[in-house]
Amino acid sequence: MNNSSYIPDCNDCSLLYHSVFKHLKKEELDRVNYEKECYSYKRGKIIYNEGSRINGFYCINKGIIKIYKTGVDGKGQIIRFAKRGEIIAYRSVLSNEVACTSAKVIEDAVFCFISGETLVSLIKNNGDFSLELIKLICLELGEANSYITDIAQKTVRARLAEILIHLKNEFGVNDDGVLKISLTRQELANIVGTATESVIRLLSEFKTDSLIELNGRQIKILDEQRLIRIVNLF
Amino acid sequence: MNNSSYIPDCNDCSLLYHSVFKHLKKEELDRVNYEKECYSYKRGKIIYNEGSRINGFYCINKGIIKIYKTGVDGKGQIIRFAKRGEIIAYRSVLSNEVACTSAKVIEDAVFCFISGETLVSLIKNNGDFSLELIKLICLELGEANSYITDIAQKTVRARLAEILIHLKNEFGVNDDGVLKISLTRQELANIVGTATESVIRLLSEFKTDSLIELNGRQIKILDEQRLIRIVNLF
DNA sequence: CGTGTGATTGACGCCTGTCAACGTCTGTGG
DNA sequence: CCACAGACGTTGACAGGCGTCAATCACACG
Repeated sequence: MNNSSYIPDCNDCSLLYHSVFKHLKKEELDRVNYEKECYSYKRGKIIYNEGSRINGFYCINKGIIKIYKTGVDGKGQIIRFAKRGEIIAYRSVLSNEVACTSAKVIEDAVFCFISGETLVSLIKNNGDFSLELIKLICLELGEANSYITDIAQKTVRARLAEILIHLKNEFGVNDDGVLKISLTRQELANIVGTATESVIRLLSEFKTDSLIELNGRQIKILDEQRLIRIVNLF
Repeated sequence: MNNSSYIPDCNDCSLLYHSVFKHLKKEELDRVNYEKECYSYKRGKIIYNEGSRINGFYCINKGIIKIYKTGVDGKGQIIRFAKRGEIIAYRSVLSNEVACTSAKVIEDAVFCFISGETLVSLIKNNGDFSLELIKLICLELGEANSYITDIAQKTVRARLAEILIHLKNEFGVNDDGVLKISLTRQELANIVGTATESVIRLLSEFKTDSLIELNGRQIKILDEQRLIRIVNLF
């Protein structure tokens, strides 16, 4: 099945973008490339929902996906983002549980679906791939642990400053210095774990203090050093 | 090297307690069993420190270990506990980074050290083991993600109630209904992500409301249903 | 018996969430 | 072309949860 205007070639993903597939043997990659189903989704479209059973995982070829949980009172909590070369939903398949997160496109995306059996088969038969995948998951786990400490101990102000820097590092900036990723105030709040109003107020403060420049959803970091100082403040 | 009064046999760990090693072949397990170094630590002793380089991982044979990060102002954040049959420190070895957490014994423990090379070798050569290990890490990742949502959205009160129930489920209760795991107020605070005084005040409240019974560090859950209601309150 | 660690309680204040009102922008349909 | 709805952004008022500081108590241990 194919839902995409063009079909990405796995060789691009794996070789050019250092994805987890870089250790696959030629025939394994061919199998993945042959078997995969491709999709092209616009911003706002949901890839999978919390609680649903997924029998495979997705590899992002283009765009940005937000992975989030729905918590108390329906409020969302963004766990992480996924972009080109990264994989999502592997956790549910491997631990054989229903999805514990939802995934929504926030920047028009192209991505491929690969079955869980294929993933398990690759893990069982290719030790280098296994090791690479484990490293990847361990990395994600380490980040999650750091975030727990942050969110439990730092003020909303510090966390927001941290997120801005993090977004710059992960997604980069345009020629004019504006963060490439575009998020609503509510989405920012759902990363930081606070109320939309708080994000707005703090962004305004940052602007007043000449730390950032605001133009709607466009955010430009003016003084990264002072922002970092805020992150480490307590 | 051996620091322990007795040397645990890996066959006990793996077969009796469903550890991640259950899929090892006889000769692999023998290798681990032969190579491992055993230690016996009392409460309070540190197994490894955040920032140190570890070239192996530990398998817990007895006791309870707390895994924690040191955050803002030296305040600790407990990430998880490890008990019999569980493994710790594998993340650092596999992602080839320095440890991002510290590990301290909170109930007299016996545990074994196994080198990172052995772990990598097992992963590369035994697909079933790899898969099992991945499932384990995915489980931990899922829990971390849930905790991020909790800590970001729930009140301290709800989180404390949740932790009490969690501790009961993970470590069980004695014949008299008292939680088996014994924690200081500060340790409880470091799980929940709050101040020691807040934990004390809330525990007192719970006691006043006949939800729990307190006797120093001994905590007995009297009304689990109402505690659960507090968890889901908002 | 002095010392130290942990537990408790009270006072105080600020950060932050909630509620409400209003402005802005975009797309849609008449 | 305009009216309208709906999503998003902004600002102000307000209360209360929770962190911080400080003093005191309890208990174990050398």
